[in-house]
Amino acid sequence: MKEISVKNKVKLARIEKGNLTQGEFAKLVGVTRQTMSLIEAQKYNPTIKVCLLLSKHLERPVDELFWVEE
Amino acid sequence: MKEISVKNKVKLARIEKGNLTQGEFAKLVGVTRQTMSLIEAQKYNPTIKVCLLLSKHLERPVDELFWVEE
DNA sequence: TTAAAATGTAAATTATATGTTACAATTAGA
DNA sequence: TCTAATTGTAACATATAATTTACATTTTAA
Repeated sequence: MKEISVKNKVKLARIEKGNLTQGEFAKLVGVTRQTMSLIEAQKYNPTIKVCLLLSKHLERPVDELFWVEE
Repeated sequence: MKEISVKNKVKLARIEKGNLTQGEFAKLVGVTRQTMSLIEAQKYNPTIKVCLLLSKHLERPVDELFWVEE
């Protein structure tokens, strides 16, 4: 796999979107709090399935939440 | 993980975009031909990293290439 | 100030994305 | 029609996403 860095603004978007806690939001999306924590800390390269669920609940397109670091 | 089905139009987009072969396109993106084949056959749930690379080379947003099946 | 809630993270495990090698089936071009 | 290129896919190996359990640290609210 190509060595690129993917960034995201999931944490910011979660706060902006009704100030849900990580745990509440994780439950809503259908992943564990730990998975959400690692995604927000940008230590995971999540699957498109999770990203589409995040996108849906945050009401923001995937391309706005995730991008390739230059 | 939530039991949802993710669909994509990667194969169509690849053909439209200059009619590259699967192998040529896979090399461009930086994955193997087999991985590309499985993604196009919708048998994989690829990572956001691969999706962003696909999006870049196909010049179409991730949200246009991938969606959740209703 | 202090206790409860929220968050970060680590270790062990499970599930699965991706790679490698290989071959069969399909498609396209001569 | 024949052959080469393209594609589908299977088996096995590896890397890592995601879960589970658990605990320490930080933040929030009384």
